[in-house]
Amino acid sequence: MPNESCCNITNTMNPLFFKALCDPNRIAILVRLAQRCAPITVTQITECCPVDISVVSRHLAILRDAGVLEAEKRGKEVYYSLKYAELVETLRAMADAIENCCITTEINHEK
Amino acid sequence: MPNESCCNITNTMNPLFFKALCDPNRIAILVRLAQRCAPITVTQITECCPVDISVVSRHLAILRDAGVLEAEKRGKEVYYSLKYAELVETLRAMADAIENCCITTEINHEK
DNA sequence: CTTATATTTGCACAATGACGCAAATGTGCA
DNA sequence: TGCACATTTGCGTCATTGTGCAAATATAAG
Repeated sequence: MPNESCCNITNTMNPLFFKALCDPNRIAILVRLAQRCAPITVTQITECCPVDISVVSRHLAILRDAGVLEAEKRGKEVYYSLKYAELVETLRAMADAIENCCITTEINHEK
Repeated sequence: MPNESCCNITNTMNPLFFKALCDPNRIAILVRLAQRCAPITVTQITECCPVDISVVSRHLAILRDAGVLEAEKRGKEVYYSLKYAELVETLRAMADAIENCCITTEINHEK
């Protein structure tokens, strides 16, 4: 009865990933980094949204811990960049997992 | 300086979508529905996780409002099903938006 | 009409999260 | 060494969220 092809969904659809992206300001940060697609500093990122820089710093840490961003320290400043290839791959893997699971499930139901 | 190709990210990466999927029990519900890929009742869905059925009902409402699930009332029971084609499309659209934005941004930086 | 079953909703409570401010830390420069 | 700047962290506050229980609603069956 349980469909083996669906195991991938459980592995791929990590709630922690979605949790990292469920805040409007974190999405704004992500958009700002995508518009540059080059490492920029915390101060530069702060232009994305009208919150204290300390708040942005915390959001950046959350996104970094979730594997969405990368941080590199250069002297006084920390340069953050979007790990866009990994992010794209993660989203596509989720789409594939759902698709495979549902298609094979439907086939199983037919027979 | 701002990259027009990145507008799609803002439109596509909706924080409310991620919010709907950021809870472990809601992912468990989604997995359970994917394993069936056919409408099943609230009582059947409740097997996904050790919480009260009222909690499951609330999670289902959240997922439905986010466009992830569909509800259909048949007599006493409500059958929920995964809108898997739409979900897959949403995830792929996000991946495409990020990819397009970052690729064109990199090209802009090179010239 | 009454009863049993399925689902949703009201309510209270504990846990979590986002936020601003101030202080701490780290680093470069005079 | 002292100062200025960039970033992070501690802390208190307020709002949101997940949860269980009980009650309300909806519908089928006797």
